[in-house]
Amino acid sequence: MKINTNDPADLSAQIAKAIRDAIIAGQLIIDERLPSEQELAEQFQVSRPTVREALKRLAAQSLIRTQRGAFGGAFVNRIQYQDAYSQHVTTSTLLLSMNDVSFDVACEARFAMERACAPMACARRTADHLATMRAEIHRQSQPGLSDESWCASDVTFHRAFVDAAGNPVMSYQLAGAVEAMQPLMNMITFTARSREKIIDLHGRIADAVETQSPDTCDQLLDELATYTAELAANVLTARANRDAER
Amino acid sequence: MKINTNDPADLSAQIAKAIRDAIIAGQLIIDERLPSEQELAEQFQVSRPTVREALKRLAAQSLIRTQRGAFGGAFVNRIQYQDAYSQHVTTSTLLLSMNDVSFDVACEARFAMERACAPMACARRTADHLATMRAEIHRQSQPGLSDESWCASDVTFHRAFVDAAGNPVMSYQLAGAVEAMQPLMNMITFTARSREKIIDLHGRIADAVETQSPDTCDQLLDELATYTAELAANVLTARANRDAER
DNA sequence: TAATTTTCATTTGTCAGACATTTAAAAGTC
DNA sequence: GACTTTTAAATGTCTGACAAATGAAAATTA
Repeated sequence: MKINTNDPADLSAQIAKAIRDAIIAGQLIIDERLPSEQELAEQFQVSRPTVREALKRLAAQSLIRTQRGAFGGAFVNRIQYQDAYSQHVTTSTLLLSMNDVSFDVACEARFAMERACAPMACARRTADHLATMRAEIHRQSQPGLSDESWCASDVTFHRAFVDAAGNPVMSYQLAGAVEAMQPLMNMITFTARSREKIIDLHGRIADAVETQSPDTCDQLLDELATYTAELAANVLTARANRDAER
Repeated sequence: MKINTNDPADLSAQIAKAIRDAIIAGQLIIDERLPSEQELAEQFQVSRPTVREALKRLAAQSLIRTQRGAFGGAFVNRIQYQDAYSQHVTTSTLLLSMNDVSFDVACEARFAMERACAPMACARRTADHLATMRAEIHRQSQPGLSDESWCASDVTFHRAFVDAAGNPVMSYQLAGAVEAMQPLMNMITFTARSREKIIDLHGRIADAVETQSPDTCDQLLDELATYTAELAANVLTARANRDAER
């Protein structure tokens, strides 16, 4: 595990990369203890603060965890679904919101991936998943629900749908697509009329999942995707007109 | 932007969280300069090394970039597809390899998501995508190709297929599913016979994309998924038998 | 002897202060 | 005006120190 002396990057970044590569390559196995900060400092010929900065970089990626005390230290961490999940959502959300990703592109990706869940969700859905979906549909039909809460409920509904597929890897991968859309959805104005239509579609999707009709489910998701894109297009048109008036 | 004094986490973790939340909430916009390390230290009532550790955590997530010199500092970073991509691949790879995710589950998720690309890939593929796919098929048919190179070529082929869908969000999301499978694929022994069958399927998938036949494409991906899972099952059976003999 | 308490060494967490290096604006020079 | 030099500000790195946590080992006690 050595650092490249020609690398222009910060020492802490180089050290972090060296350790990260060792973990990915399997040279450091799960729960293995890294040398103490003092020892690492000597190995890499740097000071302890520099080593610490490197370790914090790795901790931020959930690659290691640290423990204080006599037999403490830095340990190679077993990445949990939850850690990976939240990291993925954060990165995806920022990626979409910071790069002016068009609503259409994000929407297309999201619904294409969700439709991939349809057959599995229909085949494996449990009562729990159905109950969550129905509960969110009920929440959505409550009058006076704020736009923000509406979008949050929408995300919960779709997460339940994805989880119904019973494949944790799928749930993890889809998380980025589904949750990262929320800020983009927040830009849409959901009138009572549009909410009604979406609620109706949600209800029919839940029905299709319950009756295990993947084709119907697929078709309804397509309809929902089209309608959502339409709503977004209207917002954009209205905004363009308003800007043109000025 | 304040830190919770009841939080048991490290100060640097708390500070990183506070700044991260501010970025996510849009309180800090792209390319905005954060206060200097000295000023942050005063704001949060901690020392400069602690602030630096927090900033390194954020840098590890590509949330900020730093620049030395007068008028330098830490700036909110616009997350690029490439940054998000490599982070996603790293996390996904470790998640799969560290958690004994069954081959079936990962394989199912990957091919389900790839099949979601089929209609888009058929509709939008360019000559470049087709050329990359053909080139990898050619590479795969070379005798004496190492197992590792074979798997790498397989990943490149599938990436080209996904990219053909012409949706960068899709490419980003799929990256985790496709590339993270590579270490799992490396455990499979690809005999000349099994390679031949896969090459044939790859060729027919490329044909289907070229002739824009999404249904054929879908079906071929399904076949490939089934065959891959079969190969993996054989490896597992053989391994179980060998272990039983001992 | 067995159980409990205390001590202690080790390690991470945090701090203070210093110097090196980089960078671009500002001042000076031709 | 164009070029060079100076300078101030910021990050990068180092040294040394102390605080806090933690589990092992030693000491104490029943």
